[in-house]
Amino acid sequence: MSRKHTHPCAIAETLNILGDRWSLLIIREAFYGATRFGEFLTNTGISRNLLTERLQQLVEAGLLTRTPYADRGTSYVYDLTDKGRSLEGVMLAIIDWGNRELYGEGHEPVRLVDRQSGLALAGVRPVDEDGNLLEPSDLVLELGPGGDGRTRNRLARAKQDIFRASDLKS
Amino acid sequence: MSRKHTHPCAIAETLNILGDRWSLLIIREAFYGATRFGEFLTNTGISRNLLTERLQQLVEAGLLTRTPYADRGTSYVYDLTDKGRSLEGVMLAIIDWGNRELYGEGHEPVRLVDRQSGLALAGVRPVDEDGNLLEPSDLVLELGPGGDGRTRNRLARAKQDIFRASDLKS
DNA sequence: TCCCTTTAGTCTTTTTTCAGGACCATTTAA
DNA sequence: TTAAATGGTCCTGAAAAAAGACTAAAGGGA
Repeated sequence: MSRKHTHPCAIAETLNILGDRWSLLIIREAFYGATRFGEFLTNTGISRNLLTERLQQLVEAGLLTRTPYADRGTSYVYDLTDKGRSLEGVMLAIIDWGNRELYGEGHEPVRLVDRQSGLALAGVRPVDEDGNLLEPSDLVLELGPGGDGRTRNRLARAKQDIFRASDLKS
Repeated sequence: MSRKHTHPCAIAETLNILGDRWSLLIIREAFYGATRFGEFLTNTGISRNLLTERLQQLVEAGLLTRTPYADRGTSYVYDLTDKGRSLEGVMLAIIDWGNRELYGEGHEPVRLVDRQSGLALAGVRPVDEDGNLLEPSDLVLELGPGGDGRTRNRLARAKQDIFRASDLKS
């Protein structure tokens, strides 16, 4: 196995970009407003050489841009691109899962709250194109145009109710 | 830096469990129905020693259980726990993002479709405790009970509209 | 003009992890 | 009684990460 996943799978491809201990922390900092090399460095705790490399990879992947900070010495600004900002759903899902399952109610380091209602985020849910909420247990996996024979076999073996949450115990 | 993130952050803690190239692929396989060592081995392409180690870590983290496969030789079954299944939101968000941003319409290896309506998944959205859809741009980050001084500082520096998608370019 | 500081890196060394394959132990099937 | 299946362990070389020293470019102040 080389260092990149090669089979056609959205998760595997995502891991090729974000599948290490640091990349998603850098993206987190970008969402939190960091833009400078030094900010990412001190806020994540990554080492300088790795930060240089990861930032390059994230720029190359199209999640960040790197632009000279006008007039100000040897100085650059890293900004999220639209593609980078489109990770918001992933970020929300992970923050919510970590809060709920790793910290637990009353121990969350950071809470997500709706500005309008003041209510806490209760989770992240799938919606269809008309904006209707879907039940995860109603979702099925279908072979897409980018799938191959192995994808087909994998889906054939998969139980059809993939996302049934914790309904087994009841 | 040691090998674990230590500051209080749901993303960092999640990365301590899933922040490598393989763990989430193992979880994917578990969602797809894999339960045996050999299945994870051939379906992901991981090497045997790493699979052994990762499965142990995932069991230890409470995402999988390992039970002897009754009567059948030196054979074990790995099953998702409720905690593991609760990653479904994260899985959906990543599959959706990868399909959309890395493959693009018409090239998805696997599609998520609602069994009832036949409509494709359009995304993953935050909801509040009453089941109401929230606008990501309305979400704000608040210091939670598990946060510390550094968390407070980070939030203070953060722009308040964290999840504003791609509204900057207009 | 000559430092001094800031910023964003690069380079080098040591440590850790990964990849790949050989080997092993237990049980069942032929 | 031997062979296959399963689920590992162990070893080695390669790659990547961690940590810190060093560097280059630019601006500001004396």
